[in-house]
Amino acid sequence: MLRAVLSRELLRHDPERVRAALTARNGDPDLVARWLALDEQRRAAIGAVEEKKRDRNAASQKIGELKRKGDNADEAIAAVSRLKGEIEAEEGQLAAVEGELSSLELTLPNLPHESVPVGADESANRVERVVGEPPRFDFAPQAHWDLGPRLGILDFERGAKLAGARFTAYFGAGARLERALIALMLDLHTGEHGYREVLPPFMVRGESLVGTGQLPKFEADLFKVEAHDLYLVPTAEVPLTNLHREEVLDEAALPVRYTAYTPCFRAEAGSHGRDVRGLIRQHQFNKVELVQLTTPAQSYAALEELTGHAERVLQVLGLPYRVVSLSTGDLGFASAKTYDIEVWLPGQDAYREISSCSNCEDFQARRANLRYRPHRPDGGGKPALLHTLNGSGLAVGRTLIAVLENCQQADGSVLLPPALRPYMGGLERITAA
RNA sequence: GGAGGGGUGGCUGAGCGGUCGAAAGCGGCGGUCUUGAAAACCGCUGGCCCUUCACGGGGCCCGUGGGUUCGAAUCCCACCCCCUCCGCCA
Repeated sequence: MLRAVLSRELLRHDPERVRAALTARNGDPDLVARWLALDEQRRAAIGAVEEKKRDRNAASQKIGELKRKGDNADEAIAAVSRLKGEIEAEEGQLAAVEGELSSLELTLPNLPHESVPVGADESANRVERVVGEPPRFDFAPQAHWDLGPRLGILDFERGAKLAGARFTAYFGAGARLERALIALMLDLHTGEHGYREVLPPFMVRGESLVGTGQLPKFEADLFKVEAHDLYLVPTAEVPLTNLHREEVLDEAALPVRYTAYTPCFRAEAGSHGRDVRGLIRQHQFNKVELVQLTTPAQSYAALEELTGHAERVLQVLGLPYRVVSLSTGDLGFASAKTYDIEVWLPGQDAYREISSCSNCEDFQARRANLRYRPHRPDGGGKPALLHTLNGSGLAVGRTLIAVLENCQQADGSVLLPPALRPYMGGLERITAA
């Protein structure tokens, strides 16, 4: 099936806007001209084929009538046969054009929202707010890659022994802390923020990844189980957003709010040499995800709300952070607007991304055919595309890093935030085993 | 892994290869009736694409993709999904 990625209406009627958006995103603006040419070819081909089909259908019907009356239909049959050959040839051409068009469309990124700061990269990101104060230490704070092994709760060597670089084994209070964080986040989002908890498959088919935008362009970032033609999920955004693929939801059911814990698997292609130490960049990490499906009118309010839900986790844990609005050049492929939440990490002396909250508008909805039926007094209302939003709430491994580094004490122990203690069986402090 | 059964419109469920995008029922919407509601009766009630200022016209869709045929929901092939039984298994 041919599926547009950006709205074809928009491409046809306001190509300048798309060209400008592509430029702002460091994309190739010439793709718009190519698209317009292919679209023109496609429509011409459709017109030609359908005209012949109309003739063929009329003629075929006549054959039925002749035969029913017992008349000779040989002549009519011969005529239809000729048409058939022509139709097949033209359909072949049409299919070729459509194939080209849709491969091009699948590589076009979403258009940035007008409120997104324009810039080539992360240096143009806009800091929206800074919350909490970085802790002051009267000793030199350790990075988690020193702290964790000293406490006996993180083992990078043995993780590598099992699976190679970028895999880690957690022990004792470290393993439990990861589990505690997952439980705390899920409880918060289900109990206070109105999300429904989902436990989705951790592997998905290619269609789902096309739906959310990882495929076909970013295959290299994914782990694939080749023998079974399945991919490990790079984020719960994929299964959650695809749950209602090919469905038409009732407007009364909106907004749909889902939260899920899943491990995430990323090949981290092209990031060799970056964040090689510690837990920051792993091939496998845990994440609690937030997803919302909303009407177009609600989606930007929902983005603010969803970002607030993710922030709430850091507030409950007492961790300092800031929120930045990503610039056009730093925006993800599917996103129209993204807030990154960056937590303060004393071991790096920097704010680091711990959550990314995006409004994809109808970009994923168009790929995944996610629709709703608008409520109207007369009961009518054509199905319309939903808006999809997703955000980490939060990346669990990085939250564990933030707890270790921000709550470390002079003696090398970690004083746990009070909100976490019930989830740790009452444990107040992690000390060397 | 082996054997069998099945996927039709929002739902249930018919459908000798030709006027079937598809009977019927349910549901939904509108109307008649009613003070109002229910009941009864009447009418309407899928999606995508192309074209048109519009009215309208056309093409495609009966799990998906191919094939046979002048013509396929109906026949053939492959795949996907669901169900039953056997095997295996946390």
